[in-house]
Amino acid sequence: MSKKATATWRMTDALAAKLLSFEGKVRVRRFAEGEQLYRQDDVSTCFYFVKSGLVQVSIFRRDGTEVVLENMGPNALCGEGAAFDGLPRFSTAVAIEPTEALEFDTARIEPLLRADPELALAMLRLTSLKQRILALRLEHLVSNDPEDRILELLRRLSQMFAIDHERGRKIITHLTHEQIASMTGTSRVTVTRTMGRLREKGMLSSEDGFTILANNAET
Amino acid sequence: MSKKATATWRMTDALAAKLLSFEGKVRVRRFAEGEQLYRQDDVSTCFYFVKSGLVQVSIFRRDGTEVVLENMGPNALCGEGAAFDGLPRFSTAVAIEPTEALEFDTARIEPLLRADPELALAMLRLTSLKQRILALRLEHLVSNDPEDRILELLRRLSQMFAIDHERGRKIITHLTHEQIASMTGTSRVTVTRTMGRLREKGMLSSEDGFTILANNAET
DNA sequence: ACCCGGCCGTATCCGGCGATACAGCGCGTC
DNA sequence: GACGCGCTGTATCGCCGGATACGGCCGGGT
Repeated sequence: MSKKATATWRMTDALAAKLLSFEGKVRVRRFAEGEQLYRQDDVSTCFYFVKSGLVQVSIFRRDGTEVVLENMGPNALCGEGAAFDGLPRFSTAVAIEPTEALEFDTARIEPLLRADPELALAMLRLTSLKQRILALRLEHLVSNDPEDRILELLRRLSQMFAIDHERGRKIITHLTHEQIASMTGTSRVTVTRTMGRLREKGMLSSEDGFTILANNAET
Repeated sequence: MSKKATATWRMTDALAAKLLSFEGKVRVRRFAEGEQLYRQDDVSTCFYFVKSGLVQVSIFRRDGTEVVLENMGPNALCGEGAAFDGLPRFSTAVAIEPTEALEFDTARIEPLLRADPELALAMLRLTSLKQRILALRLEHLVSNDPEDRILELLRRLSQMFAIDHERGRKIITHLTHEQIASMTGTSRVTVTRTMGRLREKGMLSSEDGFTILANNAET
């Protein structure tokens, strides 16, 4: 699908280190490109810490459309939602690059939590972060203004992956308009239109394929 | 604002029992109607288990509009998101009825987790459930079809609060069209229009003020 | 009985998004 | 170099949701 890194999520290094410290105590699994880590509606108690590679997490709606939740790159966790509450998975995770991941099993996690209470805290911090991200996405999705929806995504990416630049923050991750569309619930055409408008307003520019979000576009 | 119970969220009894067992070990706080438990942008490490009363959790957008996340009734938890990740609160919680709540403090929770690993599991199950609910709301919010958005809300309420009825599931919680609008990101008028359409299609009916969701409206 | 405020229903109008179609463009492949 | 494919930029059109306005209904308060 792509050879560029296009992750849209990652955690702080401290949390990642905590989870990585379990290497050796849990299974390491490798997934080929196109292989699924888990599939919507399945029941499973496993969740995954991505060591390397890239995993796309999305929800397939009944009408066939796909909502991309995140692209999980190195140091991201996925699948813990359904692993803990025991209900069928609400999303599908597919490796879109060869991926190496630690596989945790909630059915066997209680001893780990008992032995290492910090793990519990780390997990709680992490799920809390996800909750925050989801809530913020919700906040902007209720708006039907595509400008709003798209800016929210760009700001998030800017916080996670951007580097400073004279014109703002340069976002070192490339998403096609179509991917942005499926993450923001708009059409591909509208993404193009809207980003054009933002460019005219001076809130956006680009350089060698990357998007630069002007600082005045924050908030 | 209302004297009817209008909760939109609750957890399983097992989880509630676990949290209730900490009564005595943590502070109990009472909030008057209209009083805030916490406010957007504040930094705090506390979260709350609602024992009785009703708490509205919402996000105020920069343009002044309010997005209602949930109405937390008895046996609901709120505020744990920002309490664990340490960032400013992303939502505001207001008691819309006199409310009694247990106040947990994440800064003092490590000993509790250490002493009782089941608490960690319970919290993780709970945040996972919230993650699921948020993700499902997201799934339907990306759709711009108000029918889709509103049905998702009704189905959720139906699972949480409804009782069986000859015409489907009777939802024992009353929301005004305006509240539904602010939870689904549509306008009040559209809620009226859409619910009228659903009624015509036979997916909805009502009885003494409560909404009945026909069983064929599931899925 | 009267008024008033909140909520529901409905009409009109306008703007903008989705669907669709097509044209240029960069890039990799053969 | 020629081709093809995927991505971006635009145009047109139809539709539908938001804004706004207004009327009816019900319930509570005085």
